[in-house]
Amino acid sequence: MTRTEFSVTVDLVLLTIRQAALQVMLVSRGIPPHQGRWALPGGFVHGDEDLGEAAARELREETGLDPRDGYFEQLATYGRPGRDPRGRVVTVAYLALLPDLPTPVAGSDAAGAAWRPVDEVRGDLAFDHDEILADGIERARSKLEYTPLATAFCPPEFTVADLRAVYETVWRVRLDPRNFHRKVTGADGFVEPAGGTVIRDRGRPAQLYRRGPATSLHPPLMREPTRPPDQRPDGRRTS
Amino acid sequence: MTRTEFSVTVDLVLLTIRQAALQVMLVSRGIPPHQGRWALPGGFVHGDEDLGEAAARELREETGLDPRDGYFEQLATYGRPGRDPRGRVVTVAYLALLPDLPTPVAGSDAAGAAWRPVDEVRGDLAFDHDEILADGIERARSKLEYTPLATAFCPPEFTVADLRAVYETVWRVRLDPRNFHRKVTGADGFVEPAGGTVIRDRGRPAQLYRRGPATSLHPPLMREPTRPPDQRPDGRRTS
DNA sequence: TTGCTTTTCGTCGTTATGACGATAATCCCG
DNA sequence: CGGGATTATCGTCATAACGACGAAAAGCAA
Repeated sequence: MTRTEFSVTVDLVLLTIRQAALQVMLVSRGIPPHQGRWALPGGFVHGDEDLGEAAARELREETGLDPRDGYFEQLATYGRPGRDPRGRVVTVAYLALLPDLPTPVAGSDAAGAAWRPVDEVRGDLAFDHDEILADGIERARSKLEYTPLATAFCPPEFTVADLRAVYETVWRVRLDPRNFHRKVTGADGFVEPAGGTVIRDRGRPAQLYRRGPATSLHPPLMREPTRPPDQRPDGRRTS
Repeated sequence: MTRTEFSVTVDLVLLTIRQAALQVMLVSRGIPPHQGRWALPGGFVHGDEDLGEAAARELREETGLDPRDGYFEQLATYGRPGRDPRGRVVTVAYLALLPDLPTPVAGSDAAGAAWRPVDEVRGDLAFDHDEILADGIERARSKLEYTPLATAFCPPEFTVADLRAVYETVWRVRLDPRNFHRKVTGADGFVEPAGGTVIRDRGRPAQLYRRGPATSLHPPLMREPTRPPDQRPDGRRTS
């Protein structure tokens, strides 16, 4: 029973919302393998590091961001033989949900790091990063249902409409502003008033909120309605 | 930048329900480190294996079970330096939910493998397996809320009461049999009638069901009530 | 001022839920 | 064979949550 030796890397699925689109941080690979292609930021785990530490270090090195700026959790681990031509490499992927920070890219490691809309990069990534990205997006989607983590995409103070935009962007749905407002302000500990107002574009000024102390949402916000009411005799709308 | 070399193992959190208790499969370690202590079954990933394949192989080798007997998913990965005195070892933990199979333990690898109630082993496991077990139990608990995976703890045909016992055991709560019956039989695709009846101990015979085609539960079964109704001025019941 | 936009508060009918009553179908014990 | 115990299943009721939508509030532009 020979103990195969592995290299272990961490890869980062950094998600944010910019320009009304879900975007992911990618780096253009400057060296083989997959030179010139886009890939998730990441790197090898050092000899004295825990996995989460390595991921946080890579986050700082490649983007200048801090895990505490948003939300950070382990996503999954990928180790298919042949996933990396350099040898047997297992990668532990981490997922981060980040606000749209002013100076997002100031990396040192990566040649070019950039936020890219997830829709424009699907299928083009190096290694098995397409699969990792897809898993990260799905994780983010379901996290929004049962946790208040949508606030991780927002700056410290935000409006209900900002939060709604997060859900609409990540879930690719359109939500009723009135019902959404009721649910968010009614869910215990989801948000709490910050005590100011702001006008985003037009219309009535909106209250500012901060993220509340809740760590889970009861009741959750559901992606699909609790029950497609089983009726749809015609497709008419009430004009 | 020296690429540290790692060993990679898989560890299995195998959960089942036996004798009305949540139990986990453990092996008594026959060799150092941690000789004589209980540990999660697991082993090194071979050179040509994907991680999931290695976990499935260990499952077969150590317990004779098959992943398809129940439910099987990757749990999380643990790689703290020093977690294994043999060197830098990263372990990918897998979680399996299994029915109470007739011949559960027939391992070849492990000296002694046995189902142990999770309450009796908390805090006594080798390596960081206490933490892994705790994460696995918590994952199982939340999976029961949003997925029909409680059926993975049941044999192919089961009664509503069997399913309720799964929830009561895993969540450590007591559920109202009437409301539970309504929710389970009402949730779309959760269970479907198998067309027989059986008497478990006493009382009226129960209908047999099979697991349905649903992969998620809408609406979910919630551990904590949607809202502790905020009122409790007195404790009287209307009698 | 008149419009337009967005936020925020309410209303209404339907569905889901927890508490619990009632009935059905079996076994046990005399 | 009949009553009691036990469990499964169906129903009822009040309340909470939800989707659809009306309407008022509060700003800007013209």
